Amino acid sequence: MTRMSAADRRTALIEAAFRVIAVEGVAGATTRAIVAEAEMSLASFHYAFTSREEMMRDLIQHVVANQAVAAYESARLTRDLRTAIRDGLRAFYQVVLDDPMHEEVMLELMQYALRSPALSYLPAEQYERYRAGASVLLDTAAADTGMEWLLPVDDVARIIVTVTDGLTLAWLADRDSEAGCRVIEFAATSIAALAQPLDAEHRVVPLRNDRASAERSGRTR
Amino acid sequence: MTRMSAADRRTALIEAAFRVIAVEGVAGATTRAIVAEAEMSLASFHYAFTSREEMMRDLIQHVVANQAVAAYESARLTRDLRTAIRDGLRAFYQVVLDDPMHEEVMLELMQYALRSPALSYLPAEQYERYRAGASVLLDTAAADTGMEWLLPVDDVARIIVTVTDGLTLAWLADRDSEAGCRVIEFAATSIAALAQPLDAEHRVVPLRNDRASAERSGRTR
DNA sequence: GTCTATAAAGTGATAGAC
DNA sequence: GTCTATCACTTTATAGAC
Repeated sequence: MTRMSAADRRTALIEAAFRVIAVEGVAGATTRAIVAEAEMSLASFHYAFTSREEMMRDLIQHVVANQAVAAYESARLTRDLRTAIRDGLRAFYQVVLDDPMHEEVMLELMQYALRSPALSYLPAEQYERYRAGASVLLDTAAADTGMEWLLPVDDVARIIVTVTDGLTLAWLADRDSEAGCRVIEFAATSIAALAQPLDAEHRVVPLRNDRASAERSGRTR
Repeated sequence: MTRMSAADRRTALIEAAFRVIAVEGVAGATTRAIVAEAEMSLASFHYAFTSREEMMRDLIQHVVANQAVAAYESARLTRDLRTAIRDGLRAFYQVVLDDPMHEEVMLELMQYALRSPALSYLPAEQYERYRAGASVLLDTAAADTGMEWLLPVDDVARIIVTVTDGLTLAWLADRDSEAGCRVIEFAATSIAALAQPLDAEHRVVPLRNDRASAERSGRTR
C-alpha cells in the first residue's frame, strides 16, 4: 500500500499492538491480529521488525518510557496536604475507572516482561519511575502547604504506589469504586500524618516508622 | 499406563497445570506441557477433560475455592493491636517472598479469568474471600487487645487487602523486601489507628474516615 | 481405558513476484 | 518497499488400534 518509513511503520505497529492487547490480551496479540489492526499486510510486520519478540520488546520499552505520570497531575494548589494527597489519589483512580484496559495492559506487559529474561529488568525500572513521579508531587504538595515529610520522600512515594496498585487490582477484580474511594480517604489521612509543619514549635524527631524506634525514643505515639 | 479414575486424573492434571504455569506462565501451559508434567499421554488429557478451556476453568475455580488464607494465620496472641497487624502483614509478605511464583500464578489466573466471559465473575468472588479472611483476623485481633474498629470491619479488611496486593506487585517488580517492610510498618501504624479501646472514657463518634465529617464533628484530628 | 497416529487450524517467519 | 503465497512448526482435539 502507501509507502511509509520503517520508523513510522514500527510506531504504527506498536500502537496497533497495544490496542489489540487491550481487547484480546497478550495471548491474542498475534502478528496477524496486529497487522489487521494496523491495516497492513503480514509481510510489512517482518519488514519493520525482525521478529514478534523484538516488537514486544520495543512495545514494553515504549510504554515504560512514556509512562503517563500525568495521572497524578491534578495536584492543584491547596493549603491542605491531606486534601492534596486525596485529590491526587482520586485523579489516579479516575484514570483507572475511565480507561480500565490501559491498566490491564500495563499489568499483562509487566508479567510478560518478568517472564522474558531479556526484559525482566524493566518492571523494576518502571516502578522507580512511578516513585520518582510520586516523589515530585509529594515534595511539591508538602512545600505548597508548608509541611515537611518525616520519612524519606521515596518511602512515602512507595506507600503511594502500594496504595494505587492495590486500588487498581481490587477494582479490576470487583469494580467497586465506592469501596475504593473509602480506601483513598483512609490513605490520604494516614499519609498526610507522615508530615509535620515546617515551623512546628516542638519538632518531632524524624524517626523510622516502626514501633521499636518509637519506644526507644520514649514515645508511645 | 496405570489405571486411574477420571477424578484422580483431573486432580493430577490440575496440579500439574499449576506447576507448569508457575514455571512457564499461562502461555506455556499447553496441553502437551501439562501432560508431560503429569507424566501422561496427550490422549489422557482429553479423556479427563473435554477441552483445555474446561481444565482452565476447573483450575481457576479450584484455586479460588482453596484460597490459603493460612497466609495470615500467624496472628498470635498479643496485647498490642498494632503488633498483631504488623505480624500478620509480615507473615503474608514472608509467604510471598518464600514462594513468589505462587502469587505470580494467582495474578496470571486472575487476568485469564477476567478475559474469559464465563469466568469473569470469579476474581470478585476471590477478593470477597480475601476480605472475609482478613475480617475474621481483624475481629479476633481487636477482641484480643480490647479494641473496637471505628470503621466497618469489611472496610478495614479492604485496606489490608489493598496493602498486601500493593506489596506483592511491587515486590514482584523490584524484589526490594526491605522497602516492603517499611511500608508494612506504616500500614500497621495507620490501620491500628482505626481502632479505639473498648473502655475508652471519651468515645470517639464512629465516623466515616473523611475530613469533611471530621470537621463537622469539630475535630481536626 | 490407554495408547499411537493424525487431522484441522493457527502460528511466526520467508521467498519471490512486482 | 510492498505484496501474495507458502513453508515449517505448534497447537488443540479426535480416530481407531489394542
